[in-house]
Amino acid sequence: MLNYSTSEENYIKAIFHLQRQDGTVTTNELANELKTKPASVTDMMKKLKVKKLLNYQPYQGFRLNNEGTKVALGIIRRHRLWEYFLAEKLKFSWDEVHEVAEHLEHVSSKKLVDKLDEFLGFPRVDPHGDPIPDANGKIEISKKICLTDLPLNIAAVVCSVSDQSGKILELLEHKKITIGIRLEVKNKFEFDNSMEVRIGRQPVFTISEQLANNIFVTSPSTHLPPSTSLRTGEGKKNK
Amino acid sequence: MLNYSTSEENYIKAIFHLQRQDGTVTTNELANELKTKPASVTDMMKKLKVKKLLNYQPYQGFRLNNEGTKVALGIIRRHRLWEYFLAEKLKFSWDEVHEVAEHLEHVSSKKLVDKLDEFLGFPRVDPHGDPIPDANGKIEISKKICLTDLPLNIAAVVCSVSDQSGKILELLEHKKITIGIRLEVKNKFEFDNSMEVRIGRQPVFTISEQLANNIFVTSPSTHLPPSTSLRTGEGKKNK
DNA sequence: TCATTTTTTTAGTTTTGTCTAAATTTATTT
DNA sequence: AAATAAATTTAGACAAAACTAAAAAAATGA
Repeated sequence: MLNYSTSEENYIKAIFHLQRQDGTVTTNELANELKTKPASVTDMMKKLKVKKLLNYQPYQGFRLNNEGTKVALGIIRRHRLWEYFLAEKLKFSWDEVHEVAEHLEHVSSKKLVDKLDEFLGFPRVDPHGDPIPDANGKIEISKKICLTDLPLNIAAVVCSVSDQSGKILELLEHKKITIGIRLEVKNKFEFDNSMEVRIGRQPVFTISEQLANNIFVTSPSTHLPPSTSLRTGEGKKNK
Repeated sequence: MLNYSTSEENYIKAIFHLQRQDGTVTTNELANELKTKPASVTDMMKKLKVKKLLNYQPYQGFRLNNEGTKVALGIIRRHRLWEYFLAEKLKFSWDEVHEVAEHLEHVSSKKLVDKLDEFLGFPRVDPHGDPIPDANGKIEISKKICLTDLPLNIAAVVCSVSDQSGKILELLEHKKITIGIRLEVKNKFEFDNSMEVRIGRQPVFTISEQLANNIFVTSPSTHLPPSTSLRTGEGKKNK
């Protein structure tokens, strides 16, 4: 596998995150995500097209092809392994992990990454619950859904928390919601889209629509033993 | 402290290594060390002079000033800590450590480096015996001397092995010379500059001039408990 | 000392990745 | 459907860091 520049890698990663299953990514979306200008995006898209990492026709948006996806998964693997390392071994707090991993992820020695993986005990999810691709780029698609979409009385495991403000942590800690905790939605109220949630056999408590929108869950069967502490970060930048 | 580009850091580090105590570094020396062209060196020297990291008058060679030395020690600290990490934690073999650390050293988060230092237990020397600057840039000057300069019958500790070819390891292993081992020179022969060396109470054995030139020792009192295995690398690139 | 060689610097290009401003294509409205 | 607005691309510039070739300074040596 070839090596790509830091800049190329940042574009590839951003496209991967923006192009959910279906759609393509637009020039403006990507410029916004990378805090650059649309003209710069177009330039880079031409380059990545020549390198056969994505499909792109002018004015039509772009989408990673197989090779591009493989490269993206390699970068994400590195990012998430370093985040795990920073949190678990170096005791970084949640809000510092992402930025440092942004730099470490561009050190692309395969041997380094695979040995780091081994040293960390082959973690399956990073400190905020996102799955870590294995050495072959395989990633556990954990059918992650938003807590708002979880049907009533179905057990689920909190696997991820998106972080827009950093303020969310305080609230999650107060409500004792952590990555890996199992919960069920017992009631939903159409008036304000709030919901009542139960953890284990404790009394139910209320979660606002805004909070539920930022909590993601997966089915208990696919979930793996998570790390202990609650962290957020990778993917969605604080804006 | 400001941040410097990877390229700038590589120049700063190379100057530091080339300008032993006394002298200045020449354009050609540096170009050769960095496998670049003299014209590129001159360009960079102008830039680093503007940034007040070194003294430089055209045609007069250059030398890091206090600020430049501080920056260099920061880079060397990162490099050696990562080398220690790679060797001790990730079980890298000696000949792979340097290259990867060359990349990791440019991730310049102070918090990352200080926490890594703590995680590693504040190691004082890297896997090939070179001292690791502390968080304040203090480095133990271990009065390292070449084995050829060690007086007769003075005990010394092998602290460092410079590696030009990689072939040296085979020979060192055969002679059971490792970082941290204590030895004395018992005889020197002017004819071929070979010497006889004794380790502990074992029989003396012969070391060629070429081998002695690549072995560095320090006084037993200043030496600290080294890592177990023999490593070489940082500083002198394999050419 | 003066000529020659070596070293260093200058001048002008190249590549990568960015930018601004202008042009073009697509989307939206009336 | 034509006019306007928005999104995207092109064209031209710039900064960083490298290069080649030529000029200038320093070192060497007869």
